[in-house]
Amino acid sequence: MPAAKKKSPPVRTPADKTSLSEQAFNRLEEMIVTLKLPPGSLWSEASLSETLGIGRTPVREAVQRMAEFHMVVVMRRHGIRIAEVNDQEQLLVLETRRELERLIATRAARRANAQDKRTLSTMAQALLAAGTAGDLTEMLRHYFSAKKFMARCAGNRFSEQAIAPLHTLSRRFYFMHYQELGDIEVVARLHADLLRAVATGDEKEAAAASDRQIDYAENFAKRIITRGF
Amino acid sequence: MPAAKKKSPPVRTPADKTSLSEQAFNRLEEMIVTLKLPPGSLWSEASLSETLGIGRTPVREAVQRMAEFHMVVVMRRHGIRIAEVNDQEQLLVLETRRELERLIATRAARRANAQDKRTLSTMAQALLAAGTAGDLTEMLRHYFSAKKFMARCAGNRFSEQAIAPLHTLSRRFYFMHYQELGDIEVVARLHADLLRAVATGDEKEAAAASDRQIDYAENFAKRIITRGF
DNA sequence: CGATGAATATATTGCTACCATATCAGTGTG
DNA sequence: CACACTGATATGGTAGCAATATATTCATCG
Repeated sequence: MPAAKKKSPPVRTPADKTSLSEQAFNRLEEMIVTLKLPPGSLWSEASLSETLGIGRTPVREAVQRMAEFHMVVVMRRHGIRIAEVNDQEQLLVLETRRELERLIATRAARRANAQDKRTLSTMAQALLAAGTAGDLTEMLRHYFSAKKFMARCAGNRFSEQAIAPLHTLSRRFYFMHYQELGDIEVVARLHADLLRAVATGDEKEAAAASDRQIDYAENFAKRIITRGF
Repeated sequence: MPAAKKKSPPVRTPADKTSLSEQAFNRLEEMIVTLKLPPGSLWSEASLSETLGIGRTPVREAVQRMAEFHMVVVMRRHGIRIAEVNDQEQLLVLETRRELERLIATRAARRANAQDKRTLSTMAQALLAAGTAGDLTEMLRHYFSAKKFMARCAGNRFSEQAIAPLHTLSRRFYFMHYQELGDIEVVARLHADLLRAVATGDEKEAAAASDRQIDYAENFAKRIITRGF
């Protein structure tokens, strides 16, 4: 625990906005997505608490939110299992994402303001750059931060909230498998097309681009599933 | 604090499967939907804890889950505000529901087994009965329990999880406004049509029935919004 | 005298430490 | 080999402290 410097009056947390629970959630989410916490591994609240250097209660709250999103499974009085990556289930994730992504794409195309659209264009370029550079990690970062921003542009916090956990699950799936089969450049181009359609306000094209992207993802997941046969 | 009756040995919870957090969540959800906790009212963890007769920690966890679903707003170190019923936002809820409901309807029509289909038919009849009887509360209960069951039949826990909080919000909206404008019998019939389409496994008709239902709900919400003018 | 602003008081959540109970692995025995 | 027992360990839940946001009081000034 860092000793509080007394240079200022007792109030020393001027810009503390995120609670420890939130920090714990974000850090655990990142560790799960990047496989630092391997799928299927077993942990305890205490061990995660020690790993993060955060008290057990905030960690517990974060874990419960993650259980809600199917990222972990809390086994009563036994431990916390990091959710397995079930390839079949990824198809169900995509089935749900398809509808929500299309909704968000059309509404973002309809409701984004000029500033939003400029940001979307910039994001499309950054994504393409990462794609041609072949940088997987960077591409995925841009991919999902663009998805998050687009969901915000759509002006519907309910769909935004509904899709967030699905993005987390997909992000881990991609992180796990793109090294095997993925074509980084194609993914980047498909997503950039979507971003540009949204930026030009073309709802129909945005919907079509969204569907094409999910088509690719579904095909990819199916290839993964039949990989071993 | 209610003193624990010592009539039985220390172990008195043989078949307790639901945690206190879950109980707190369910009871608070019901109180919010039925307006026992008025929209906009301010509460504290302690006061809710006392109201429910459940400790502060389980109540706190339940409240945090509800905040996630936009049912309450936690104001840091100030209190817990029951979410206002914002009529405009109800349109956004329906915008999201439209896509998820259609997905669930088609997939339920595709994946429901024989036993499921019999249950769905039974539910359709019960719903119609409550509709012709004009019993609002009973009709809403059947309405949402059927929705929940249908989401389960769809065999996609991600869409099931995504739509659950939207149903809660809609349920409160209906509970609040149907006394003013709603036509209970029409709603019951529209939903019964959907249930029967699912029960017969007709995906196209299920999708159409789902959309018709959301059309009605949207029209209803718009009437509410322009009510005062 | 009214208005304004600072000091104080109160109430609320964030978090820690601790206890109780349930689950599971391992072990010994019939 | 099956099964009961036991110990270790995990989460579920309680009690209480600390930090802080808001409301209140009161002094001060125009």
